[in-house]
Amino acid sequence: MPETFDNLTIGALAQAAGVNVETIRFYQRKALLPEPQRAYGSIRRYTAADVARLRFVKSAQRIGFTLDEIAQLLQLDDGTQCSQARTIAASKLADVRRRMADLQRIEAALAELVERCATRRGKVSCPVIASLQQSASAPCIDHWRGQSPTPGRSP
Amino acid sequence: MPETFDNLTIGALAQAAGVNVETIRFYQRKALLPEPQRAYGSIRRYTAADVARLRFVKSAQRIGFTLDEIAQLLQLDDGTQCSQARTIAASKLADVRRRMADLQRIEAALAELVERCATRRGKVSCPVIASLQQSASAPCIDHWRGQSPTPGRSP
DNA sequence: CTTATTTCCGTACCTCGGTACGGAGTCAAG
DNA sequence: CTTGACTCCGTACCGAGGTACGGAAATAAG
Repeated sequence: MPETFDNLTIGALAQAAGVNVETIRFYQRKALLPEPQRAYGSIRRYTAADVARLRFVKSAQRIGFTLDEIAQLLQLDDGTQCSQARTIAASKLADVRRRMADLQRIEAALAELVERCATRRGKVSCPVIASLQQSASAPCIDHWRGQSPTPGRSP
Repeated sequence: MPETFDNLTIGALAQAAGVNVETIRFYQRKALLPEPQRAYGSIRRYTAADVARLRFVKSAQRIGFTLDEIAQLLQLDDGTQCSQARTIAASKLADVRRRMADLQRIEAALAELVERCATRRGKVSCPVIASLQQSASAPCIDHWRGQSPTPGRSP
């Protein structure tokens, strides 16, 4: 059987998507990838859609989604009942937006550092941590300035 | 000794940052958090800066950085030689921007789905996968039909 | 002081996301 | 029809990122 773009062996799929063959089998067990139909006793064949799906999984991983979360996203792509889809999508969207905000703040901090580094020499420091302080979905601590950072203590 | 905002026990720190005590000890071993100085035989005391640092680690994790990468980012915060800082920062910045692009595409797809779901009933599908097609930073597939001994690798 | 919490530390263990292995089956070329 | 590459499948193992445990020491509270 000839191997075309829509008739890939598992090895070709792996190469096209830049993953390991074993990873594909692993994803199938996890139902992230459908097990393709195959004429009996024969080997699996894949299509360009599978390549896209695999790449999607990898992109989603890069931005911090777990495989379980990615499975949920893929369900949306596969078509789901509206009511359910809306719930999942809305929650993922909130998620995505939180991540974006974090990313943007880190981006700004890094961009500024690169800028400063281009013109200075010696030591520089980058307030990456401070950049995330606004996000602080946590109790805002403001005016403690109480004591020095060196607590003395004797045994 | 009184426990103020700048004189936290490990338990208080853990609670303030929303992590497990063991996680703090684990991060110290990994040098993501400094081991605080302590008068001998005594227990560790932490400050608000440590809370911030811990929260930063958690935010960075959510957007897909590994602990090793986060350690690099923290180095920038701690002050580094300009030349070195610039290299790290520039590479992280490129990184961050790639992630942003992925996130934005997913965001758009999800937002559209939520929208559609608000007005329709029955089945819907969301082109989350398609949303990432532009990103295709992947190798062009052209020449397979021949062979290729080793599949791709990228941990 | 006594007692009850915490902390400290090392070590063992857990989940997630894969990788590696090995023996049997499939397939295309010669 | 053989040969060699590729596929299939189960199972074992791996590194990252923690968590849990348990005994000894430090602290806080009464």
